[in-house]
Amino acid sequence: MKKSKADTAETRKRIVLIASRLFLERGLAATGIADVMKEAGLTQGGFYRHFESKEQLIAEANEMAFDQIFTTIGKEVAGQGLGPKGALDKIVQAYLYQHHAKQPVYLCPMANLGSELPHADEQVKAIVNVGYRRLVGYIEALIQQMGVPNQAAIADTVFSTMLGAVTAARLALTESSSLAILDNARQTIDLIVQSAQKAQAHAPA
Amino acid sequence: MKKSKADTAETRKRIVLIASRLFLERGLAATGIADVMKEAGLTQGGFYRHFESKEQLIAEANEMAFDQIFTTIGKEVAGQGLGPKGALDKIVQAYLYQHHAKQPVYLCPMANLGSELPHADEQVKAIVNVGYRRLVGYIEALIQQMGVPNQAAIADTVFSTMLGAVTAARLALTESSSLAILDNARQTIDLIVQSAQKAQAHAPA
DNA sequence: TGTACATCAGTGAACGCGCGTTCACTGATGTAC
DNA sequence: TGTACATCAGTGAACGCGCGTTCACTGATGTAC
Repeated sequence: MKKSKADTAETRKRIVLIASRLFLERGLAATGIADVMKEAGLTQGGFYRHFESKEQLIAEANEMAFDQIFTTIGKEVAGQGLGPKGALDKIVQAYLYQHHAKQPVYLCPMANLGSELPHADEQVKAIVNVGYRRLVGYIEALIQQMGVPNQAAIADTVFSTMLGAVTAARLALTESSSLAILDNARQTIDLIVQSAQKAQAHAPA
Repeated sequence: MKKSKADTAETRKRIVLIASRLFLERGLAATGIADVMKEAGLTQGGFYRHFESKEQLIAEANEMAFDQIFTTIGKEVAGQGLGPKGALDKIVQAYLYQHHAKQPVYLCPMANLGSELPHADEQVKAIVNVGYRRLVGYIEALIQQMGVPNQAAIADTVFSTMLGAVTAARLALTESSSLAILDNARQTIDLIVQSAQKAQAHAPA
């Protein structure tokens, strides 16, 4: 059953993609190698032709999850003539409603695996950290373009608010209370950015 | 080895207390019955004289974790002549720095088990939801006393911001980046409340 | 171009370990007389 | 008050199951001649 290099690479990528989705939906501990391989149409024995361990799969799955976030953001924001404010709005909305989008777009590892990641491999934590910094950096750049001072601090908190809101919304017992939490977060993020902008306008040059 | 009712109740409570700490520190899946019983100075077989299942222990441990939060808040805020603003500051600070306090005070289930709880028992989720509502309600009451409009929405977001900041800070690779996230959250929560207050002052009566 | 061999992705069973749970047993203490 | 029995918290071993990992084997395809 030898496959061409292209076939092998494709299979490997498919496994990571499926793993990424299952980990984000069900959690790291609750998702088994057999679950992933079964969805890929393979048996669990074949897993170790592609990966050294489950931890390695977790690392690569999280890397892919972050890639998907940035790909999506790129598509949504690129070449539509949106100003920085419009782009930020899009990003905030996509993030907050990641569990409520019509077609699934992406799920963020920090929001969906937040409390499992501290117990994961160093390698996994490093990958998540890179993703975190990149995401906050992206937000920071937009806020800076809007002429808001203290971009780094504001960007950090905008992300914290989104992260917390998605986490809390996922625990809410009803869809409506879930949406209320997310809507409130969206409004307040607007408020944060606007207030910082005003503070800048009133400050001495 | 029959024990008096008081002894039995005390042992049971000790098990829940230890379980609460271990679950919050290590996660639900990673903490075994044997771990808990060992720290209580007992063998795992004895566990089932007190509880029906691990899920029941998880439920009671989370209940106790929330109790501890409210007990701590009560102590910190009560009878010190703090205004609502001072009380809110104390609560925000205690929550944000829950992993950085000199002596451990409390750990919040939502911040420390956020991504494991969605997969837990309905009973567990219900308990967490009660705790969430109570905590947000507490914050809401203080914000209302400060004369800020939209208390419910603001309280919701203040909590989301704290929750997200603690979650993100726990994933940071260095103590200083961890503290930066928490400090930024604190400042921005101040900003949120102040801005809402100003908006109120400028609004028509 | 055709042939023989080497490669290696994939199979399916088995291994080993940990964990939640069960169970027969113990023995100190509460309780009934 | 003293005695005999019942209770039940706690013990420690065992059970059963799931999961990560290993392994001997297969057979289609790449490669060397």
